[in-house]
Amino acid sequence: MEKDGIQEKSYMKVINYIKDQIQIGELSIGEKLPAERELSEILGISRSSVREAIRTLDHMGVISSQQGAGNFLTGNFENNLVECLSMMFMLNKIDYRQISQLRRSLETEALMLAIDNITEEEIAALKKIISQLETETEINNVALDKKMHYNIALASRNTLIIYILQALSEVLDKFIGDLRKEILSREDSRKSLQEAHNGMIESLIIRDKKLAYESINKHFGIIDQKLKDYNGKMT
Amino acid sequence: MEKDGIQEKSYMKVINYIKDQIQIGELSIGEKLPAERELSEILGISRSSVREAIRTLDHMGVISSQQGAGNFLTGNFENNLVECLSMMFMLNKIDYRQISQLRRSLETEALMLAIDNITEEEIAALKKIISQLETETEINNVALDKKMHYNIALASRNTLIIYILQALSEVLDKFIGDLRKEILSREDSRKSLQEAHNGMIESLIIRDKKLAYESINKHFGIIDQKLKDYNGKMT
DNA sequence: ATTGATAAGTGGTCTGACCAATTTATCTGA
DNA sequence: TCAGATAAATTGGTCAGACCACTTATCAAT
Repeated sequence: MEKDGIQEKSYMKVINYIKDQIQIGELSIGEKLPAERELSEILGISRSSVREAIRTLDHMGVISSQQGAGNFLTGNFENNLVECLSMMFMLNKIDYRQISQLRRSLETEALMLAIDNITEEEIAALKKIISQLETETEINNVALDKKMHYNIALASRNTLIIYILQALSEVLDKFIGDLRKEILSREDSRKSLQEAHNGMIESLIIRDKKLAYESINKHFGIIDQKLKDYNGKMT
Repeated sequence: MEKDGIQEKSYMKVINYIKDQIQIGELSIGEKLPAERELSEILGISRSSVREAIRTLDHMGVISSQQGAGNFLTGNFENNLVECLSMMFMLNKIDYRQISQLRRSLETEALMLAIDNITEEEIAALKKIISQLETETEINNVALDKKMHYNIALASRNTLIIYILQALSEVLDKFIGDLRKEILSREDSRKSLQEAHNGMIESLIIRDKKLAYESINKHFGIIDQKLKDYNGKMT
């Protein structure tokens, strides 16, 4: 399909083979791939080349290698997305501002979709989380905050958005973990964030997209402000 | 940092080494990595293991291998994102609906950001494109349509959003390329799409976010409808 | 100085070996 | 007969060394 006329690299044979097997339904999630030695024979290439492909797919999250057992088709892309974003960040392809903009946009979308899809049980769970956020001491704040946002994302019923939001969250943790903690600790920002959170949950309860929009704007207004201060301190 | 106490796999040594070199500023985009044989010596592992890592980074877009010349730090993540999305799609982790939702959300965000950032020159270029879209026969429609959306994305000044939109576009092409062509060919849908496009450009000219929002809603209303029909035909 | 042949360097691939973890088959004792 | 221990086979993880293909550097001849 995408062979360039020129000969394709050996390891690409493996990747394309796996893709083909998936598309013709010969290989499904959870199933075991042919052994590496077997693959090398099937495709007429060396095991080294097979391994380069397997490693790549493994690192991408398509498969999962288990020594002694085999290579299994899995499809866990979370790590890959995080890795990818991290690399982009490290290579200065993207910065905080861009990550934050994307996050804001997707959180908004997720909240809107959640309004359409969330169940009463999920709302109850969210209520519990924000009530904990109010009473709990600062130790678990970060975890609870993440949980809240994640649960909203889940209610969007859009796996892709969930994936990306999760990855963005992890990357932010990785590079500015302290900031998150600080926002949730300082009395003033904590208070306003709590109001924003309450608004978001309330918007889910009464299914009000206007309130949702306002609340999320308030929420990220706080974050963006802190981020700006933070960047100022750094540079 | 993220070593699990357990011994890390050999190839991870390479990846972590590269990452470290990047972060301490020892390695920058465009520069050549140590030769594979050299890396294997530095890290005390075999060249095979080094290669597994190099291949992985290559496929991820972090580096670019050139036979005879060396491995170079590049940072072109477009292909990786496309590959990743394709795999998610093939493994049924995501579907058209989710891709489309994300795209709509990001196109909206991009348009909003573009209103704040676009230059007169860029607006002129966009005007030219939609005028071509009106006069041109169907041959180049798809290319022009893509160009228009891409140019708007560029004006958002958010590389991350640009990356993702580009990837989404490619994946959609890959799996439903015909649909795009059909929408741009049929007289009725073409007409309404043209109106939507005009609205989007107009919103950029007069910097009107309300009009932007309405236009993009109109735009994706058309797409979503066609997508629904298309899925109906398929299933 | 330019050109062209040669050598050195470097990624691409292959072979074959051994280790380590897991799975499967086999055997043994109750 | 069956459960548990043991041995064998399977399979991924790593290594060493070889050769090919392509690029770059070197150097000699003009």
